[in-house]
Amino acid sequence: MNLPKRPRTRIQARNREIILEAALDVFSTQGFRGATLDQIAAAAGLSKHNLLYYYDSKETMHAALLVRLLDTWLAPLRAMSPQGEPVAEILRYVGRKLEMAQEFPRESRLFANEILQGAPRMEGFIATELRALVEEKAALVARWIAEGRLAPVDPRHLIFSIWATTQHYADFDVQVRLVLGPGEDPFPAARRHLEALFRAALTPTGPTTDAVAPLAGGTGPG
Amino acid sequence: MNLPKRPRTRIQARNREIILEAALDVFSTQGFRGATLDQIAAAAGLSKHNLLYYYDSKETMHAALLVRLLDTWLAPLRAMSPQGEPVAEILRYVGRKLEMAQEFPRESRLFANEILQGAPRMEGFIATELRALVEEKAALVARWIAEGRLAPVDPRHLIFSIWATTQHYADFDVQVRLVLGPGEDPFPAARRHLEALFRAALTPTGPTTDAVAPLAGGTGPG
DNA sequence: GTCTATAGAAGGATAGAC
DNA sequence: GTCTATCCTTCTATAGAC
Repeated sequence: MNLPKRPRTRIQARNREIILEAALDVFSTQGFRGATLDQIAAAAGLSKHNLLYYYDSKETMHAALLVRLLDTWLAPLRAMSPQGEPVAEILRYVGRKLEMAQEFPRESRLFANEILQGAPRMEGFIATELRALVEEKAALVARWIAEGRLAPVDPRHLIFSIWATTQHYADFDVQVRLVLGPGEDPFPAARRHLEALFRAALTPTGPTTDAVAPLAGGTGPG
Repeated sequence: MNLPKRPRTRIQARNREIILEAALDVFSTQGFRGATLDQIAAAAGLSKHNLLYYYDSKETMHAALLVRLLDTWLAPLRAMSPQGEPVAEILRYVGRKLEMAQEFPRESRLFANEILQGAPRMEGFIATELRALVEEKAALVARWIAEGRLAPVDPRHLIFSIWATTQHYADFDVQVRLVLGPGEDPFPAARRHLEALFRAALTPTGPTTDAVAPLAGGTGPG
């Protein structure tokens, strides 16, 4: 039994690449159900039949995109380190997320489409891997707060707000640009704005270390 | 020529209501292309043919939902008033938006789906009405900043951040709940968190009225 | 590995009886 | 106003020649 699905030749690897690239274009704007193989074939410059030679089905194609997405999607949050200075560490995370929104808007929209549709293909991932990662980093933030190195914020909702504000520039890109007007690049101002927003919320106000009430049971990494 | 599309009897008005309700369910999670008349008919408890008796087409149904949505969607921003105390006025806006995310999550997702798909049916609205409203309120915020009653923030990106953080609890509801864990209502903590976040970013630090650099050309409501 | 052809199902919309 | 039946298009996926 030969397995034509593993790239064996250069042309195969290249075609699989081209197909995924085209599929990302279409799935990210149309959603899974809204996308058609015809659209993807046209975008890839291949015949519809050829698509199905490389990927068994529409579902397979979509799954391949999601796997590749999740590989890199969480890197910025994973990189948040206990070693750094708390405010700077979180602001660096905000900056990286905004960069990802700028450089990989289609990946962000692919993800957003999935969640909007009830996350049918990602529930498992979110409830296990993503949740564990959030718990770990929320505990780190809670520790920083307890140490008085960060203003008291709800760690998990802080993470939600970072996701929401940064991904907004990818997922709602059309709206942002229409509201700002033509010819204005949203990202430089967005970067300055988000840095100021989160810096203001995170910077401890003064030596009130003991007066700060911990918002979550942060006794260590979960 | 009789116009059966205008509700003349109680039963017609009621059926049109039932259909829109079902259509909102389906369109908001599947997007326009992903939704099918069969799904909507099943959700409404009517036959597919009956749907098409009340609405000419799938497109008509969707348009009716969008019109109704836009009617109420902008009310909270419109309500932001020059009369109130600036920080309180903006925090009230945040609170109202979060309430809308909680009470009308399907409407929020319907909107998000449209934008994600490139806003093909709303470009006009966004580029004219929404843009004008944002300009007007951004000018108000800029004036408040110039008067030293608000910390210096980018007015338009502030509005984007409010949209992003509040709508996140509707559009990404599935993810939020999976990450928080079962049985935890996200909204009370979200309310406290967002109020603290924006209060910290908006509260002027001290009597630095003249040192504050205006971020946008805010010489009056545009 | 690529192409034409087509099966088989699903989807949007219409016809016409009652 | 509602129902059954149906048309036509689109869509996924497969068959089989080359």
